[in-house]
Amino acid sequence: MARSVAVKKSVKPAKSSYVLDEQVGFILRQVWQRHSAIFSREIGTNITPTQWAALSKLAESGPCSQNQLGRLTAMDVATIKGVIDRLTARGLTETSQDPEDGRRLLVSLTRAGQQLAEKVAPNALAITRETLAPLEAKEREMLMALLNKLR
Amino acid sequence: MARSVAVKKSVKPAKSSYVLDEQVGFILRQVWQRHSAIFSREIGTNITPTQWAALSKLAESGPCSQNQLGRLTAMDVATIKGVIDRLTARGLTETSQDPEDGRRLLVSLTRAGQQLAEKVAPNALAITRETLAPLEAKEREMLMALLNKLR
DNA sequence: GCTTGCACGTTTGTGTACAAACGGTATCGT
DNA sequence: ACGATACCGTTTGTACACAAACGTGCAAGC
Repeated sequence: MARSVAVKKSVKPAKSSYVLDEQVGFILRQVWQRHSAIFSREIGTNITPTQWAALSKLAESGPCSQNQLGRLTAMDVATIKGVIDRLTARGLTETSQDPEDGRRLLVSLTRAGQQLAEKVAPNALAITRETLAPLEAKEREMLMALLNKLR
Repeated sequence: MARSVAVKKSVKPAKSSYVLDEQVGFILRQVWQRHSAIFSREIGTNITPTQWAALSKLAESGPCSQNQLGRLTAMDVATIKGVIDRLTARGLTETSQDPEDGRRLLVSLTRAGQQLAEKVAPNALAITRETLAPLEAKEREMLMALLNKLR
């Protein structure tokens, strides 16, 4: 007799059946992994994507409070603290008390941090390009538009 | 003589200008964050996306060696070890030596793990749907096709 | 036999990521 | 003035993610 599977030979291949490889979450994780690999290979410095987010955001919008910077770079308060601690330990950022608000810890780039940001920015752009390299121009545009709807 | 900076007063506000918010990597991280949040809210059990990947892959393709499972779920050998350790500690998976190859550690679902996988699969599908909810059907298809080119 | 090489799993160390709880500071309404 | 509320930063604990180094088992070649 027939096994219990595939009793029905419907037109569709199968029912709902959860297939890991077809789930967005799983694919997203892999795409992020690939991007991270490209990043650490091409960035030219011993710096992580997250650290670069903080650094480049500071370069882009100037000094701001630690938590604010966390919001701008999509990091948890605990996460941004660790990141800034490490960047500060490496002399790329520095912190000071906000004179106008005793709660805030102002974060700014040091000279070395500024120089690094300038030096590395072209690599970062190249990393974006390489990540998207498998796509045509039209596809890249499409992807960015779609991803933007999902953040 | 003049300082080297800002000698030119170009029309554009800045030069090549690296804008963090427009980089795929940054957006990918945020999309993944949003998905993770949906996941932990909707999965209905105290389980992570990564653990679910291992669990559902075991349910899908049956027992296999630890490293092999890691490959199937896009995890590092060190990562998959931790994941299996935790799943085993919770009685969802179990391990045994492969009798045919002294190196391999065979991983399989326990009964509890199987039951959990079955119980949770519908939620996992719902999570996929909710993650993609901001998109139209056509857009979802498009996105999946594009992401697939980038893994 | 034996060596070379590769696969398997483990351990250590660093770096996100987030929840939860804590104490301190500003602000606003009353 | 004051108390509720919200925001700021810190700490602790858990869980990925990956590099690097280690020891062991297997298989292919001479």
